[in-house]
Amino acid sequence: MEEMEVPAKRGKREQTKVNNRKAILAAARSIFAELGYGTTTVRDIIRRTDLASGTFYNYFQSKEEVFQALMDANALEVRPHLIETRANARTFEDLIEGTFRVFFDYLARDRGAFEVLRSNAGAIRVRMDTPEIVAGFDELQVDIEKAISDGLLEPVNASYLTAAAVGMAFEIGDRMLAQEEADVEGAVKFATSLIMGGVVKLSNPDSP
Amino acid sequence: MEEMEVPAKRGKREQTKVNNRKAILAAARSIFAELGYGTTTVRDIIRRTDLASGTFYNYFQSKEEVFQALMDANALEVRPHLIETRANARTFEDLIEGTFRVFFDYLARDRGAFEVLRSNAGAIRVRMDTPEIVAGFDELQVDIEKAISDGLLEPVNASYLTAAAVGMAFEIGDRMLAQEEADVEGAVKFATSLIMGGVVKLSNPDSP
DNA sequence: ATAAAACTTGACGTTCCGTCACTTTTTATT
DNA sequence: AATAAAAAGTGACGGAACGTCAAGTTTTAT
Repeated sequence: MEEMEVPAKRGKREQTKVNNRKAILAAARSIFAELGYGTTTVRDIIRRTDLASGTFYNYFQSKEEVFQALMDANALEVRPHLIETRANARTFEDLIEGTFRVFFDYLARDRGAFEVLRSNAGAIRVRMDTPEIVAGFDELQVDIEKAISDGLLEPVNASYLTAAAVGMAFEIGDRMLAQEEADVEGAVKFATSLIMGGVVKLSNPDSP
Repeated sequence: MEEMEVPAKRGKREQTKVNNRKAILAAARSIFAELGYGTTTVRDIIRRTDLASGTFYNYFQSKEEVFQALMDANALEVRPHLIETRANARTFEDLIEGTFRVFFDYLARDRGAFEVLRSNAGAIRVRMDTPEIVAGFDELQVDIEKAISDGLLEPVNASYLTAAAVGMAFEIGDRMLAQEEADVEGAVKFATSLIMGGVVKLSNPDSP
């Protein structure tokens, strides 16, 4: 019996191209998580595949570009869920809570995906704001602005509020992952309460 | 008349050692800000001094170590002010507001110092949690815990609250620096209100 | 003044980079 | 099925940056 092959809908060429790209990304993800971004080399990545060094450059220009592709892949995976969650939100609290839950949930489920930007013992922590990721931040900001104009939220500085939510998400997410059993619900509740209480105070500075 | 020299308190040797170290750090700071961390090389750094390449390695093992030294220098500069400010705080709000003000003030005053970890259009953002910096975070957490045990603050998860404050500080600070005229006071008020309102909500989940 | 110690220097072997002429594989054509 | 054209893969190669070290220079100690 012949080797069973994937149907190869549109040519063998296209198929291997997709496979090679995936292989490089997978290798990169594992080696970045292992050695950290700074110390891994393009050769380290390619050595984890059965491709030649030259082939790497048919797919990416540099390790920086592979890293960007990995981050974009993360963003592409989460963004639709974030968008959908917020689209269904009927209150500002739904919006914020949903955002944190989707994000923390993804972190906990797919630890490896974000392992790269966790701080490896006194080593360098690296983060890249790719167009996809920036777009995700912008969407949050737009949704916050919309919540304000819809009257779900008192007027506040949406840029700073977005920044605050993003900073909290990454930093609290990091601490959440530091424990072996990630307490997603606890992190969601904490972050949400902080923001929700915060906006009350922001729009009403003389409360308790 | 002889060339005027610095008193050289303790030998010429020690003096040049200090000078060379400073020269390397200054060169590194400027070149990192210019090229970003990823693309600068040890040679780029040493080329900005009048030292030879080999000399670099008498002072640092790698560019990573220079970077760490720069971050440590930042932390060493801010930490005393943070500590003093919080020591004088009589309320939890004083504590938080003082922390943000000292931090944002330092960012605005010494832009260059933190320029490296600002996001340069699609480039990699790098952050290093050096022992000095981690110590700074820990001090904040300890002070928060102390505020709780002193009854200035209802019991909350101090680790997450610290993470939230740190994340907000970096991310809001980044947006603050994005404007050419840094609005320190606005950023302080915003971040402080968010935290203060947040802790009210955290310890009293059924408020507004 | 002289010797020892400390530090600086740049040339050297090594590793990784990015490219390119060549080979292999796939697709299109007859 | 055979053959030509196109596409993609390969690894050797020159170049750049690395980290080291033997030799040279400056400072300190005697």
